[in-house]
Amino acid sequence: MIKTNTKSDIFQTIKDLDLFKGCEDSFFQNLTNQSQFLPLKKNQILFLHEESATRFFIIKRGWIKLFRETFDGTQAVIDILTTGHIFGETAIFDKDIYPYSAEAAEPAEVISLPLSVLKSELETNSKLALKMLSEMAQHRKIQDKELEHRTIQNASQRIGCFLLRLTNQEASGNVTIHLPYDKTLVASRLGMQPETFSRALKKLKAETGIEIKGATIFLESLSQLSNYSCAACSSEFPCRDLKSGTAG
Amino acid sequence: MIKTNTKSDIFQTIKDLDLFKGCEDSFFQNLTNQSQFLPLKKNQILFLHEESATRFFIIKRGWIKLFRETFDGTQAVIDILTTGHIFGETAIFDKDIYPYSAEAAEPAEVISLPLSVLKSELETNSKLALKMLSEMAQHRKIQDKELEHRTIQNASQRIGCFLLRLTNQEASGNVTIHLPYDKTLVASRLGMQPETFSRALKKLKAETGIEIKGATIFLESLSQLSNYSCAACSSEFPCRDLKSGTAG
DNA sequence: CGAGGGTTTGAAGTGCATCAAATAGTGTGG
DNA sequence: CCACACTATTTGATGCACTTCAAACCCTCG
Repeated sequence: MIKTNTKSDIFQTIKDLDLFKGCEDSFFQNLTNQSQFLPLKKNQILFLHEESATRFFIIKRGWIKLFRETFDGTQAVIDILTTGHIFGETAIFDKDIYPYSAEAAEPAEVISLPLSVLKSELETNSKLALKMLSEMAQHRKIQDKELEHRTIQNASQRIGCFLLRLTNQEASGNVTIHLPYDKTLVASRLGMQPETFSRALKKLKAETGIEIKGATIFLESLSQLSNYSCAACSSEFPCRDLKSGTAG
Repeated sequence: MIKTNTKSDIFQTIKDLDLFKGCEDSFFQNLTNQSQFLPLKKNQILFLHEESATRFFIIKRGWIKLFRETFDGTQAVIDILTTGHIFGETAIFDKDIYPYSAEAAEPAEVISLPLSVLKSELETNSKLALKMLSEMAQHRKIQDKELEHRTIQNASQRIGCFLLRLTNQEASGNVTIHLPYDKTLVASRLGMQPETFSRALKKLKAETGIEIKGATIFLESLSQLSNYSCAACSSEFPCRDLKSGTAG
């Protein structure tokens, strides 16, 4: 068993990406040649909003927080991504400027790739362009729903909805959910304060009867949550499209 | 002077769209052949969320509200579009199902066009695909900011920001802004109640010294508003990319 | 075992929503 | 041109959800 972070490893990783399905090996080779493997410490900043961009990234391991912040330091979390997700690539369409900042929320590993290679591939490979277009449209719908949730759902419902989206949404009996990262971070991801998160989770427990032990949550069934959370949503429960995908 | 809503009129309208720049006349002809000109009364519904989609639309005149609603009737406004904007086209990427409902917010005129023609054109015309991809990425950034605003700005700041985006953001002296549609609708567009809008506008006046007369607002300068509103935003003032574009 | 970050709790304040009602504005038919 | 009906907007009173600030608690890890 070879187990290194070599170029061949990177080659394979990008080749396995859904977005790049059907691309030629020469494309993967070009990307790989100019690739870098980057281990990131917790809270390490990868790039900043409005910085000039030459590279995009693929997450190999860990969680990456995308965010923007105001002059006084208040920040808005845009998305939190993990293994297999791509980010920073939309700079191509915005004068090569990153539209957000990126930071490791946990120790993480990412692969850094040249935007230029992706850009030229897009211009000649229409299948890739279509695939990317499709993913982008998908993501747009997700964002619409995100905004809807902020408008319609209260804090507890948003947490319930978040938990449901961590599951495969098809289990019929007991389900155990483990929060993927710090509660504080989940809170910011859902647009609320840590204190609010703590209290709202408690309220969710009171309303639905779920069990909470630290970062682990036990459900008797998914409907226990969906009855409560999905009442304030335009979609019916199994809403599988809401998985946060590539966030660009 | 010919002044009819004939097919040749439609042909010219779609030919002038930025999105379709560089497309062949045969494409425009195909679209036009299967086009329909639709006058809409106020509050007339064009299509509903999750309905099966065969057509997309271009606004000729008036305002169209895109929204989603929950079972109990609460609705979340996604966007409000006007002349030149395209909507409903993203159904292509989502199993031919509309991702939102559309309704005329004012008396309006739209052109209805077949999705099938657009779909097949996309598959062969990579320039169009790239252009669409680029617009989609742009829109994504706009949505990110929208969410940021909901998170960081208070009601008054959101109104100020909205007003600024109605201007060309470059005027140096006095500016007169006219609200494009009902205050109630602006309120829902900004995710607040009509009562809150009314009070928040008053507060905005108190904070910035703007003048308000019905649906018309007078500024001495843009900075009068931007100093107040843009303080709670990650972008510096002239933020021209924030014009709501095609909302898909 | 002690330091430090993450999490919870408490108390108090703020902003927005809600409900109810008054007022302004618009278009209609007489 | 006016009176009426209807809708949009404003205002008032009150309640609730979330935030803020402060402090305690807990957990993990050196």
